[in-house]
Amino acid sequence: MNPAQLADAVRAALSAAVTDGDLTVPVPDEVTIDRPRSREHGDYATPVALQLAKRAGLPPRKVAEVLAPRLAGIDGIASVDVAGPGFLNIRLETAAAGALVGQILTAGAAYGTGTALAGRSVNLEFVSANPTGPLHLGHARWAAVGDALGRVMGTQGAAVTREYYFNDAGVQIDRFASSLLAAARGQQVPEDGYGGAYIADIAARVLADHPGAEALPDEQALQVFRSAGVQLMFDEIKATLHTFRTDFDVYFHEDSLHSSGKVAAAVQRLKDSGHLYAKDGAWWLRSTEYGDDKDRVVIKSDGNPAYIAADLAYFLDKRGRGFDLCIYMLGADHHGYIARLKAAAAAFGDDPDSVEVLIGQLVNLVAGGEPVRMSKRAGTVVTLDDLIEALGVDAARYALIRYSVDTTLDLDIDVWTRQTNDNPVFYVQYAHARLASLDRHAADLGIDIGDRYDPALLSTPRESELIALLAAYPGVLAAAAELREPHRVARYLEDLAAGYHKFYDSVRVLPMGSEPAGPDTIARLWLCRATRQVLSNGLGLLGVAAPERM
RNA sequence: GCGCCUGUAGCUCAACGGAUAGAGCAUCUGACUACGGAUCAGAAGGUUGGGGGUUCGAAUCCCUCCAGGCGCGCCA
Repeated sequence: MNPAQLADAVRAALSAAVTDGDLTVPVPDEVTIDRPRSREHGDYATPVALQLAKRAGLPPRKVAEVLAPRLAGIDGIASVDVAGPGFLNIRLETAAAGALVGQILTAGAAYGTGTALAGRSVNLEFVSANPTGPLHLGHARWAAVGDALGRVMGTQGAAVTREYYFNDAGVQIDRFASSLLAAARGQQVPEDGYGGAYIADIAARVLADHPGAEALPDEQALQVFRSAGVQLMFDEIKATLHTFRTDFDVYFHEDSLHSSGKVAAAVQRLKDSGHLYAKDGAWWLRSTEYGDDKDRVVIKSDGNPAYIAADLAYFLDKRGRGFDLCIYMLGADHHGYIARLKAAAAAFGDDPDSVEVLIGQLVNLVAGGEPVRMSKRAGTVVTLDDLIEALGVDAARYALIRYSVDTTLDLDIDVWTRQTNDNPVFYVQYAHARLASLDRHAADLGIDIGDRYDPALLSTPRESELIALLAAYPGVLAAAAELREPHRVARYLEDLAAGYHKFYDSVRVLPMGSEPAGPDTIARLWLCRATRQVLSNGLGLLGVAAPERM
């Protein structure tokens, strides 16, 4: 009996009460099942009587009193009490709660998955940094969160495509090329160019592949440095992301939208439908008609497409590839895009809800109480490579995922490199390593957990608490996917690790000395295996290792 | 001026509109001659930035004010 099954039971009790004429109220599709803060209130509680009282035309306690005996008669439920203003407090039979352990081991890696997003085809675009420099901390946050979110949404049945959009067209690439050329010629980087040691690195590597390129006439030289430099930057970005365990299904090049004529086609379509108008020599999108705070230039007065023109074509391209939900993960400095992208969808006659924009606040790296500002390679920004070097991949990913993206994040190097309890990633990984160690010991003792255990033996408070935590996992995944909040998974894993450590502290699992392994030992080993499975599943979603040893 | 995000214990942060707002760190007090003490138990710590409102019930929703961050280009 888990929360989802309990919710079904409550709905069934409601339906029965309605059928019998004891209640006159529509049965809700979803019923809230809470884990009460105080265990005195039972294993689970539901405020359903409070929520339905008004529509039923009865005091909440009366509604609860109608439901209580019906629930109490359900198999697996030990008792039901009406409490406070009308809460129903539910206690499960030990064996019914303990049965979950076996279900988890049967489901294995699939435990926790659901169908909330079944049939959805999702395009998840994240990082999408310009190929003009190394990835920085903001990109790092999205690399970790986006990667985890993709997997979390996948647990609910969504087909997720991870996509990286390379802005390899436009003037920033020209600036990048001229910065490289200047570096290669030993000249000062242009005022609007890119600084940082990496420019000289890449310029040198271009020269190594193309000797004498700096001596070519400007136009030809720029051509060489542009194409070779961008390629080297692509490769470097991909390599960094791969090291960070974030790989993409599709690397999409903005350039291809222009060269294929898709930008021109998208613009023409908007002209034809009357969503563009000419003013001051430029073409403007009437985005204010769809909630944007100002109209946007799509074709500049010099005849070149503005940045948004490619966005328009890109959106159409995504939809044309069959995605019914396009998620854009952007930095806080791009929040103005939300209205623009949704307006674009609406202007195409599409559903604005097919566009979803997630905004992540800034990330700072902190050492010794002071923000780190400098990077060896990039000058003024701290790079993802710097972060990996400082924290390691596991801690860096976990630290970036652990917090809501709505909060500005200060990552303290001192905390995240510590190997103690106050470093959450170590705390969670330690729980897994401890479980792995336990399995090794059990094997050394020749204990075989067999194919059955007695769930009624998992009866101590710490055991039932741990089982309830395991039972909460599917709900956590569903909420994390629905709300696009992978940090919920990390927080849950910390709770689960704590629940396990408490259990472990209060109960002896393996037999002492030469004692034989009794049914208690077997049941507890099953519980440990289930806990290990869920820790492993959850860490896997975050892209963080579940170590056997530390 | 307008928009988005944030404001919760000394610090870093949780909390799908539910009961007495929770963790970790820091502080104080405890627990190792056996499964990993990288752990656990206990104490103390709060007008959830202020003020209104909606609700049986608000940290959560609405209004307003205050403070901080980020934006508001025919840049990308």
